[in-house]
Amino acid sequence: MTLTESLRDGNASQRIADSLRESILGGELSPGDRIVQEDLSARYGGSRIPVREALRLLESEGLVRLVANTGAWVASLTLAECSEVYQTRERIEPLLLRFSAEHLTQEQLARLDSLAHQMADAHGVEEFLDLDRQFHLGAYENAHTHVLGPLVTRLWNTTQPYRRAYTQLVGDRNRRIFHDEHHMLVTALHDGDLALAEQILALHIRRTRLHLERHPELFDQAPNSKETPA
Amino acid sequence: MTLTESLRDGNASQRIADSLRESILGGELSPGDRIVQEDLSARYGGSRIPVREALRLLESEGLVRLVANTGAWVASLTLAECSEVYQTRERIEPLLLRFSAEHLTQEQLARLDSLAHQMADAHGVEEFLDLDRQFHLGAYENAHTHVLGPLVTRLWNTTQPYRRAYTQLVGDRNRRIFHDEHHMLVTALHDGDLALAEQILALHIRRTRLHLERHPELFDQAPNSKETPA
DNA sequence: ATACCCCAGATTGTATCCAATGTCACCCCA
DNA sequence: TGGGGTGACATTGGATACAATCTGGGGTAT
Repeated sequence: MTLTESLRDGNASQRIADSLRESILGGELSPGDRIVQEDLSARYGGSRIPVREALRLLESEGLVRLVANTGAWVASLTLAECSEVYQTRERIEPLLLRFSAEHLTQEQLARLDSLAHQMADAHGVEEFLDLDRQFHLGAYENAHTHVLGPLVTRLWNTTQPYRRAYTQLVGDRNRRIFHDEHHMLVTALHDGDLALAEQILALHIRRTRLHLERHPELFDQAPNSKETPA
Repeated sequence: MTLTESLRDGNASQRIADSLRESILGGELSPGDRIVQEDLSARYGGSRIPVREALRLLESEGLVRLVANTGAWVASLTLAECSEVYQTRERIEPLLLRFSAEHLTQEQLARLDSLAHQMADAHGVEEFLDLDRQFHLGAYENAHTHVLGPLVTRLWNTTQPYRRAYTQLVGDRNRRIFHDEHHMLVTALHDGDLALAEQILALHIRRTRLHLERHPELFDQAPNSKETPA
């Protein structure tokens, strides 16, 4: 079964989209970078058709910006937009946590605790970012949602480049409160105090947002033409 | 300028997606209906390429369900999924209202009030649904958001077929409380009492959800294979 | 009678080719 | 010397043709 994994779903566009998404989330591509269809089709050994569908998919996820007859770029966010995403997360991630918490096993709680500890010793920006993501999304693992879970993942993805830039900028400063909040969250979950866990999570996201907002220089300054259709 | 309107954005896929979206929201297509690429390409006089991109777009909006090498269907929701959407709305629409409220003009408030009144005399299901949608989305008109606004529109769209089915089912019953809540919201906005407005909106969405949940027969019963990637 | 298998038709996925559009550099002119 | 226009090039959008895959019905064996 592992042989067919390379062509999972049976379509190439999914594979290309997955690979491109990883490149963006991993920082190999940065906001504003131009994406040329033919480069991708050459890289993946196919035609431009699946590439185009992959780009459409990533655009709908907010990772790519398409302009008709012109081209594609890795999506960038203004500070206002990033703040918007964080305020949205502040409202919905506690709900997702609620869905998940009632099904979390002791093993999963132990893993969250382990991740929270590992982050204290994390060397380098990438390891820190990865552990943070694993911690939060891991807490939602048992939510079994079809809408909210993917939505939260999407919000994490679109802001990932800016979390990276921020983490690189501030280094180890302010990291203590970050760890403390994670441990408080684990404790609240362990105690079964869901109301407290929700509050801690909301405050954690809120504080992170306020810290991000202190560094407007990290963000896109001039939003060219980003209409909101609705 | 109106001549070029038919090919707006310069790409056909957008036009096809818009048309198909209208068909789904308008009830011409129902959840579970099969969508065949060639039918659409014949209907719009093009090839299947833009049709495929349109279907991908609508899939990402949650209006269409694609299965590789098999086909496309108008998306359906289980009761649990619909409930999830409403609980999400309950958390984020008050936030969107907050963004919008600070910029709402007197004219816009008057229009909301007018819409709330018109709904009392609405004849037929379609007019009622349309006015309700105009009322709520109209309240968010001045939010000037790039993430939250489109997200809320998307959540409205995916649940539209079930609002229609519910409205057809219950007729005029329970409609009084509906109107009362709308008028209370307008009053709170008029008074500048944003905290109250947010609460009324959340309770309005919550009560609607609870009413919907009384009719599980309206929803998809057996969710075939809807994996949540994250 | 029923369960399974297999093949034909229908439908989707992809490649290649051509058209349409935007970009950019160069040139002309004031 | 600077600004505007124009043309060639690069890139994207779309159509046609072909390959791959799934579905469903009919036949066969148990």
